[in-house]
Amino acid sequence: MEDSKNIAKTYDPSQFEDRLYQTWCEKGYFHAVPDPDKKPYTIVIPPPNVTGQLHMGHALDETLQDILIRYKRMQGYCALWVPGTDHAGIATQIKVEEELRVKEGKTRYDLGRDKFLERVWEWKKLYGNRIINQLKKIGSSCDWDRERFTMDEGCSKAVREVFVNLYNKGLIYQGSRIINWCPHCITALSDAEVEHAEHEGHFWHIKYRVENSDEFVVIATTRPETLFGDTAVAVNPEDERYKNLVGKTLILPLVGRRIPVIADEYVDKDFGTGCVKITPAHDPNDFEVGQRHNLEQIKVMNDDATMNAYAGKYEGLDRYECRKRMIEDLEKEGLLVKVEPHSHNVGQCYRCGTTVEPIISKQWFVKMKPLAQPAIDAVKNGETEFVPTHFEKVYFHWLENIRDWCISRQLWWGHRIPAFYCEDCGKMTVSKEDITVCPHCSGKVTQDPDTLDTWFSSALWPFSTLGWPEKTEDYDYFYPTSTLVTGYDIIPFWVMRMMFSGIEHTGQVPFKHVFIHGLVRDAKGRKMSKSLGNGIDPLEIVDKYGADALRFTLATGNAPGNDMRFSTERVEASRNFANKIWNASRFTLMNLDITENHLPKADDLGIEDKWLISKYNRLVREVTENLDKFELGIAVAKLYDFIWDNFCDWYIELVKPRLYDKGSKTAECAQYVLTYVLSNTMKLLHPFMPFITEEIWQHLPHTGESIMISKFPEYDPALDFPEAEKAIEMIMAAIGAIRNRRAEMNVPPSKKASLLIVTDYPQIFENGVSFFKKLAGADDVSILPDRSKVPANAVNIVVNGAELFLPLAELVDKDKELERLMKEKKELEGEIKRVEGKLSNQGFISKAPEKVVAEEREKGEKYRAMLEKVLVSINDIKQL
RNA sequence: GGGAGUUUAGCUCAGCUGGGAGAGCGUCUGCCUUACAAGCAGGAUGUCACAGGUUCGAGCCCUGUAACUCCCACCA
Repeated sequence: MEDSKNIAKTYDPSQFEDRLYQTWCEKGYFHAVPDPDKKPYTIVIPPPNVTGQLHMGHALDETLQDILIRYKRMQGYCALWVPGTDHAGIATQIKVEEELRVKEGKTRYDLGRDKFLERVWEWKKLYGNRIINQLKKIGSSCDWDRERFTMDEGCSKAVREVFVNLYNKGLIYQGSRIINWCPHCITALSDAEVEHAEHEGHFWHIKYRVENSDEFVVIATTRPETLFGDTAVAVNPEDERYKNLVGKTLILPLVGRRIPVIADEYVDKDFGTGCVKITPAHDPNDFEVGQRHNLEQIKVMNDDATMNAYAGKYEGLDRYECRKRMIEDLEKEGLLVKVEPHSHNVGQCYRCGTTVEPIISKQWFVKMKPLAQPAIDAVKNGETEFVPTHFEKVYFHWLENIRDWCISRQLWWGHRIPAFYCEDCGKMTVSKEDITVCPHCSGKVTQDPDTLDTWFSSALWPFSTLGWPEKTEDYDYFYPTSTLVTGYDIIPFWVMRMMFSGIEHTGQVPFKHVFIHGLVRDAKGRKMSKSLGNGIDPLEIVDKYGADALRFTLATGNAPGNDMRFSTERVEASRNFANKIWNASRFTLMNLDITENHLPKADDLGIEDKWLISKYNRLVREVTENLDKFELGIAVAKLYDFIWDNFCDWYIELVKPRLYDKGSKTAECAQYVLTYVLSNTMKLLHPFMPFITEEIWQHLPHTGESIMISKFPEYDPALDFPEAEKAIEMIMAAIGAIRNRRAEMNVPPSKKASLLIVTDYPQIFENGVSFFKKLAGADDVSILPDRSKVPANAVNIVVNGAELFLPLAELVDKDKELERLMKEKKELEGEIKRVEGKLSNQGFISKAPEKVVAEEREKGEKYRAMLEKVLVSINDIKQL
């Protein structure tokens, strides 16, 4: 490929993407080694679930990270992108259990803990590489030598270190509290793992008799089956209706247990009946009421949500079956007053969708208040910044209202809690190392059977992956990391927890910037999901359109933090852009005789060369600025416009005549400009579209091995040519106006015409003669000082700086011409009126910046000059 | 009940610190012009949700309203 100037006619990414990726890997370009002469730039990947498959959300996330990493690497940073995967406790365990059930009809209990875990590890080995390979397909320049897994040795060590440290500081404790229990997964869940959905339920009004009396109270409940766990009925102390009831005893229906009536402020007089059944073991509020009044906690369900012995004759029934039967029985006994439809929020397990049961349970918790405050402060004082900033509000809201974090899970797949219980003395020991013997009495110990919440290990990811708690070279050099890139949906799960963990354990915030993106939705705006079947597989897109097209699509047309709709039409547009680049490069290569890549001397440059270089130079500055502000979409849009409009549609067309003048000095100069600007533009675009840019760069004259380790272009004030820009733009406007007129008059492109230019800027238009011939259908161009030699009856066009005449007498329709001129006159007069209005406004003159005022004056002059010419033309035409 | 976001061309969306409304797709007209029909040239289409306010000047800033979306929340 080195010398070949003949590249394929059509862009076909499958011809080079895999090959280039392999080369990059083999050359070790992705591998970062701490280098004291460079500044570090670090990103740790949000680790995808080991057993997962790459979806569009990942593709977006990885693309954004890769753009940043490649950009910084080219800027000379020691750029490290740490890849890895997450063991994803519940999700993975469910999948393996499911497979076990389907294939062998067994449960995890049939296998036992050790055998089951072996199966999960096998599964992990089988599928763990799938997602990694998928990341490679889209071009991710991760340092694969540093690939990590949340349950590898190092991460596990970090987990234990953190657990023990927090425990010793009193920030981890074990306690019986109301937690969210998933009866399907048979485990506790954290608050963040519960999704709430509006549910059409009922409000059952049930009579509780007052002991030794004919009186009764009516309570209203949405979960009647918890009645068996009632240990009181509460009323508001201010509620006149029930004042005399407080202190009396009620008889619990169906089971006949005696419970007291208590008064507690928690009760809202105006809601329901004003009487609330209190079930401390099954409701968080009731739990607190129970604490205040020293009530017994009666758990009425088993772990699988079947009723236990407290439910009397309903024992063994599923919670909903029990509900149905007891309602029937209550009705028979005349204790059911009424049933109202009632919609309320029901919590569901975020993994399996089962309605969670609030239940009292002994679990491990992290005390959050002391950890939350420093994490809030770190963002408030700017140590860590969110992009866009408004996501800080979400972050604050979570941390300010945080409750203790339930970290124990009754799962087998995960980090086992490092707490050991002595069978002899009963004491508990929390230890970083596995122990078999009790340090107090030398008795036999058994480890806590529970595992930790997956997010407990994810929270340590930015430093556990760099070697912490060891003081490694990597950790010293690369930590704290630079930027975290993730979706707004996991701020509460992950970002927040990394923040407080980083601050607590390393004394530093884990990252400087949190770059938040939105969700990828389908073309109709729906969330992509398996159940809807509307997911688009990123790999299919890569196969069909190439990774660059996918990346371009994901990086563009969307503001940071906003959701984006994904449609194949947009990918096609991206692919077309790649094809455009491909062909512009092909054109350049076809016309290349030079073997070096640098700019010609300024003296040799044509006006169009200077124009392009000047435009390119501004592009460099703006793209750099945008990238530094995380405005990736704006940066890439500017690259698109520059390449398509300036480079392809104008510059290439402008220099064609020169290039065809084979062997001339001017042709050579154009070749240098094409080569230099194209190859440097490829560098600017490389972070976004790594493959095509590398492929093209390799074909162009270059020094160095690869574009990805070349230097990112820098703005150079010496390359600004404002005069040339103005001149070319004047010519471009004239060409545009001629094309417009010809199209309007249906002049076929093949029909050439003479062009007469009356202008005060003869020099500029002299420079443009060949351009008018090439691009405006002119076969003969005359530049005149005034209108004296202009034939009557010529088509007339007024543009900025000149008046153009096309002697196409036979095509001129006098009435139409007059109509058009009148329209132009009206438009110009409108503009002049607007400008004059502004300029006659004292406030504008005195308060607007000088530059703006000057610009308006300039516009005014320009329009007046044009209007004058239009008036003359109108006069002329009338006299014909 | 709190909080956030969105509202700009037929569709999907840009519009950075306020200074004459943009892109892609679609659509219409004409072109196979020796890089590209995955293309070229030209055209049409907008009370920037609504109402106030600040300002010389508002798509952009402030207040309020409406619609849609999302997140959070222990009214049983």
